[in-house]
Amino acid sequence: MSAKRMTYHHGDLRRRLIQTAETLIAEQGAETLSMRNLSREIGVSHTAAYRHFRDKQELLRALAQNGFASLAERLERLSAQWRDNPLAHILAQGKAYIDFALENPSRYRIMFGPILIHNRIEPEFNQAVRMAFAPLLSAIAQGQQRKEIRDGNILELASLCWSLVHGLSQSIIDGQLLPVLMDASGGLTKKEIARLTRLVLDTVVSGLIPREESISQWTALSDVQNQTP
Amino acid sequence: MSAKRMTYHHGDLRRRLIQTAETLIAEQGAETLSMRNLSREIGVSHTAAYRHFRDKQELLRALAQNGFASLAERLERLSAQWRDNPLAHILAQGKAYIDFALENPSRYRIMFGPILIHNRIEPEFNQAVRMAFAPLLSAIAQGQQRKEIRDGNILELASLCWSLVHGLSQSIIDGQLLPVLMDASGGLTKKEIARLTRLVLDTVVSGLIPREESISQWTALSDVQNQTP
DNA sequence: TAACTAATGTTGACAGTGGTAACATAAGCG
DNA sequence: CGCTTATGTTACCACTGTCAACATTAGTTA
Repeated sequence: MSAKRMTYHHGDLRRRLIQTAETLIAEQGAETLSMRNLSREIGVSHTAAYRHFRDKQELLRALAQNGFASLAERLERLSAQWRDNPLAHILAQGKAYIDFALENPSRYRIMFGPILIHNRIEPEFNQAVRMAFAPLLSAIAQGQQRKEIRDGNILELASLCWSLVHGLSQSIIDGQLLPVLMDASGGLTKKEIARLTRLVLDTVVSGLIPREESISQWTALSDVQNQTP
Repeated sequence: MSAKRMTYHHGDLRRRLIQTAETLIAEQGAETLSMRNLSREIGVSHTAAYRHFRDKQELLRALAQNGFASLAERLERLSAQWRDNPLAHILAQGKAYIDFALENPSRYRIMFGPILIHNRIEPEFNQAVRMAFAPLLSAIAQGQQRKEIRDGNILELASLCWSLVHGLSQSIIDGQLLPVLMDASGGLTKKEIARLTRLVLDTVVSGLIPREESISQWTALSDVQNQTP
């Protein structure tokens, strides 16, 4: 503890709250995080945080926003080295995304978990989300220009990529589906994760490249499925 | 209120708790569900539930298990009519799965949400999960036998399907990604949902059918991605 | 039928939580 | 200096999950 914290006014509390909350969450998960808990850890009264965040929700939103910023930075770092190969760029982003999720599971859960539901979300927050997905969107656009990626709404194609990569991440992180189906009650091995990642990224590609006849014959079928509610 | 509830012993409390919890969750979401809340609704003391569930977690687990059973029943219903067309069968299951999620968002969140983390899960529960995914697994196996589905570990292919379909469901339910990227702050329209569903189901197919040359050339690339940590 | 046991429901307490209101201290600024 | 505003504290409220002790009933057995 440095001596400069003995003053009445903390001076840096907002940043400190976010930072401490992040380490607490990384260590013990998000469930046990409480305002009082957090304030106690910092050594400040249990309502001090309310001078900086309207609610707990707003604190969590700030954490999520931070997470998106950090993810954005990570993904943006890839853009330079894959500038001339959009499909490979997208794969690299997928890999980086999954890595991010596996390295920061609790953080990831806050970003995409149901915590932020029923919460009109600030423009700042939405902006952070958009920044995180900008590299994917531009890679798709670039791929379409080069005819390496099929035509179609970019946002839809992007959310297709995200669904795949998010589904895998969440499944591994929360040990929800796969470990149950397989009998890996202790989570998956690195080898299994690597195999699944490859499979998912393969599928991202086959979902993005221009369609073959052998695929198109099936789309009519999925059409039928869509029209029978 | 029927008069038969005036006795000291309720006689049917466990079922009643689960059932009431489900309607409460469907109406107000899972966040506001509390043991006391629930007991009050039924008209019973706030600790009565603890004679039937060790803790709240166990109640939630029972709800999730119920959800899986209900999902299983829904998916199983499809098996008869698609017995001779495994790929179409899988598409039908995907559609039914998404419908299930969209019709019961809160329930779906409990089934796959982070609530059940850090919780050694009962064999009964795992069994329910397996039952829900049995139709998918057997359809994949059947498709492989007929050479309509590519070779590969069935569980891996199944989780590929699940990732896609789950990612879409969650995205729509929680309004997390898509509505932010698009500017649909009020959620997606039915038309948009239908388009996305079709896209996702298309991709399920292209992820399952035997590979074309044009796809295989990319798999080496995703290999490279996997091996650079 | 009477008595004993197990199952089920109730009461009352405890610590912990998010949040508000009233107050205290300090920083910034004229 | 004195005023305003930002920031932090204290005391309180209603609420939550859970436990221990007690009450009531159902089921079983002598």
